[in-house]
Amino acid sequence: MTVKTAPAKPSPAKPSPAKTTPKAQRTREHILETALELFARKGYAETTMRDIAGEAGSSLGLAYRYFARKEEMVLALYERLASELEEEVAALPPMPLAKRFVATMEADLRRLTPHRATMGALFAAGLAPDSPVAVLGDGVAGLRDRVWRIYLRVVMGASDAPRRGQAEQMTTLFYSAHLLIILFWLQDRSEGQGKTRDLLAFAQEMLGRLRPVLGLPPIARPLARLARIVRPMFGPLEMGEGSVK
Amino acid sequence: MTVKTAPAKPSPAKPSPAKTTPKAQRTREHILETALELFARKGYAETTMRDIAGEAGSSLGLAYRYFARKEEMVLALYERLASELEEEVAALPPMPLAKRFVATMEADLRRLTPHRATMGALFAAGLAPDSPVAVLGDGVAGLRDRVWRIYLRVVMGASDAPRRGQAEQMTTLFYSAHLLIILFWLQDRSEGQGKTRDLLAFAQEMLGRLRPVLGLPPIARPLARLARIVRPMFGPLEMGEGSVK
DNA sequence: ACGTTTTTATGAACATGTTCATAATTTATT
DNA sequence: AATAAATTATGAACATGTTCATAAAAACGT
Repeated sequence: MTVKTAPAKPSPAKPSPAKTTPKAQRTREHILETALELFARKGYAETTMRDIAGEAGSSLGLAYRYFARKEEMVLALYERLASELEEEVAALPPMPLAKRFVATMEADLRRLTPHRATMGALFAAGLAPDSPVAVLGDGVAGLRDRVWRIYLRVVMGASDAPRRGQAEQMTTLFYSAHLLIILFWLQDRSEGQGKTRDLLAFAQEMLGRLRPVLGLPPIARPLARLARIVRPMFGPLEMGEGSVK
Repeated sequence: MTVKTAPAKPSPAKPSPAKTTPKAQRTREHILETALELFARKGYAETTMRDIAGEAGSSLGLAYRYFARKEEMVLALYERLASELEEEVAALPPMPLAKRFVATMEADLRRLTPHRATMGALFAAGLAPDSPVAVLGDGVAGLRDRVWRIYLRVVMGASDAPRRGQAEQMTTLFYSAHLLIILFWLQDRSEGQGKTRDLLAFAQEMLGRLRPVLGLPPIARPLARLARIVRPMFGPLEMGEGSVK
């Protein structure tokens, strides 16, 4: 029954929120860099936390100070790649939606390619619903939101962009599609992931052909319904739902 | 340079192929039963291999004699559930394809429900492309084929079944859809997995509405193309491709 | 400059999945 | 029955992700 009157436990000082000193920043970055290099060279599973710490010239515990789990290193990589994608999409000239979406996916996969196996590990971990890095969990809500916005831009910047209302619904569907395609790509063992390429070509052709019809109520309404079903899971945060800290 | 002339290494005798004695069968079954009970009671991650061995009154090593990895126990469970589903589908009265597919999915999920978290662990492991239990890997090719056949039966037994040629393509698509829906369901944190229910309702309605058109070339051709892209990954084994032992 | 607090860093300890050499037991062979 | 071979079983040892108590270093307040 130790009543909480004591002088507040020492609290080991986590580096989580905002307050990151330059030194911490640097150390973290260095460890991350080392880790990614090792992942690329020896593979994710084959790279041990001790390897990383050793190669980075730091201690095992230190690595865990900056990355709560091994997968978070991959998550950091993913975040970095997302930033790059963001820029690339911003520079994308206006074209038909179908082309824009596929171009974005291709850019995304191109970037992901050197890290395919590593990403596989992240997604595998992320698919465990209770994992801290669960693809649809709160732990990555920020990232999810960010990528969602990238696809919003993909949609809005199209030469045949829909009006705002439908754009958000379509974005949610595109975001979902993007997740599925990455999943497909990760599993794709065909030469050079050719199957994924086929899938993208197919998507582009279908999307292009269907585009004129997507705005018509008989089509738009079911799509909206699907988006409503999917949004609470894949989509952006509801306004005022958590993370308003 | 030990030339292989020696009297052949003792070979620790794996219980892999056919030759399973009744005793082995029983022991294996008993360990599996114990494991599943513990998974259900304490959760997959929280159940340790030592827990299982202890509770089953056997040694740790013995458990590994019958299950090369922890996930294989879940795989065994999945296999069992697939058998049950097989029977249920066999007994399914003919109805429109849309209804039949959704009914099958519902039956499948109903069966999976008590093991949702456990299955999550299996799928997470299975999504790592190089895992021995990779969803699309060779390790589960047999099971995959078996489930594919279940869905073939779903399609063929429909009151509005297509002719054989298209049936196989549709089966591949339904099989893929089934995987995606399970994935969705595993991630679905809504009350009672209501979102998944919504998704199934949506699927049924759309499928029903589109059914009359699915056979027409302008629709059937793209579907066939999609099936061709997806089949080598999700679909059944090509004839004469491995596993012909 | 000195004590205090905060931050950064360390490595031993732990938990658990997996492997392996070895033993006990059963089955087959002569 | 006696011996050999195969099968079933054991538990110590290992590898690795993760935690934690503790120490070193840096920053801060006076």
